[in-house]
Amino acid sequence: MATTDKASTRDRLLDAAAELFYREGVSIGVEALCRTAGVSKRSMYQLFASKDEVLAASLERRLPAYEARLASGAQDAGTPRERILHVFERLEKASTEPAYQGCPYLAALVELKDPQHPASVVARVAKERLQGVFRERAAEGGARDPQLLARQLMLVFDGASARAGAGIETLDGLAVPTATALLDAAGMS
Amino acid sequence: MATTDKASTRDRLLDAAAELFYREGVSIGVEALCRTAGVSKRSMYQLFASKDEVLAASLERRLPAYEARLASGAQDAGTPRERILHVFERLEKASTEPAYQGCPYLAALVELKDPQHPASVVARVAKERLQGVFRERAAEGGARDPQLLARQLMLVFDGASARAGAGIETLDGLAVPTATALLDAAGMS
DNA sequence: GCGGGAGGAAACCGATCGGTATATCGCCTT
DNA sequence: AAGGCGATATACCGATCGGTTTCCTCCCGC
Repeated sequence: MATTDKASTRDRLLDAAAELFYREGVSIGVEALCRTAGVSKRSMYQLFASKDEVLAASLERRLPAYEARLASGAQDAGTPRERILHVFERLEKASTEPAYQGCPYLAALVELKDPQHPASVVARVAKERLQGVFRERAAEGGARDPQLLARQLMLVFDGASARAGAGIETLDGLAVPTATALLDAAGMS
Repeated sequence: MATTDKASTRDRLLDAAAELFYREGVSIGVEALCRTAGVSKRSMYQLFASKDEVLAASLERRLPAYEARLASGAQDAGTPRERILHVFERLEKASTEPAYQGCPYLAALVELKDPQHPASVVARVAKERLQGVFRERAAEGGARDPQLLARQLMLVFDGASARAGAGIETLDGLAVPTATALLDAAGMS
């Protein structure tokens, strides 16, 4: 069935796109992208209207895996406080990988300064979802102002991922204590 | 005197470069850069070896003004705590400007993923200097671990500037309370 | 076996990339 | 007034940009 071939071509393209955009930045060319994906430009432009749409789709495709990685194991176990701190533990751990370049969604927003860009829209959704998770846990844990705490945690999360990705910080023993201080200040269990 | 002309050409070029790189990103072309600066490519390549050097020099040139902006007024007045919080007040204020795109040094590090890039070196210096200021104030204020507190404050600073620059956060009433919580947790006066 | 559609390779499009070379102009010095 | 230097404008270089098109091959159902 033709659908199978088409889907696998699409998958190969989006996987290569996600990796290349992350490693080299959004300015990577269509030529290089298709070459490493093993997909012809013709096929790419049959599946997507433009390079921008490929970038947006590759970010969207990675979102479930990205969120699962931050949750990992213990999805529903532990107190709300533990579940929040777990995210920062995962961040600290991810940042030790040699290829770590920071959160790909924040990087996309910074590199594409245009908020209208289709990839920027996807990136904003990713960021809002994480903030929403923080807010829910904060509310469950009895934080004084769950929304404020969630915003504060996002500052730490994005600052940490950006600095680690830029190679100017090693989060070892930094992200978790910082988040802890904010949880305490918010009066969370 | 010829020196004057040369300096003004250089200044015009670096000023335009700083503004364009900040607004459009590091991928702005040499052609467009020289056009808006009113400088010929020939002159540019006599003053600098490459576009990369122009970028690095433009970041370096803006550093004193950038630091002065974060300090503003009250350079030596106030308690160490007040002086730290003052930086976050300035950040909150700067982020309200419509053209705000976040800290240009962090943006450069994120966009140029190469840590060897001459502009990345300058950007790292800028970040280290701010962290050094935080550390000194933290020590003066009797923080338990001045270096740890300085790193935590940098997380908040960079997270806040990146998110505000990306247009996904308005720092209003966020950056200062977050920094305050960390100062309190560090046991600082 | 044969027709047809999908997909790949590659040429091609105009534009722009970073960088260089040429030729001329204007100003300062002597 | 003459010379020289700094600056400009402009054309040019090969490469690459995002995107389109042509051609050809391979594989599928009939």
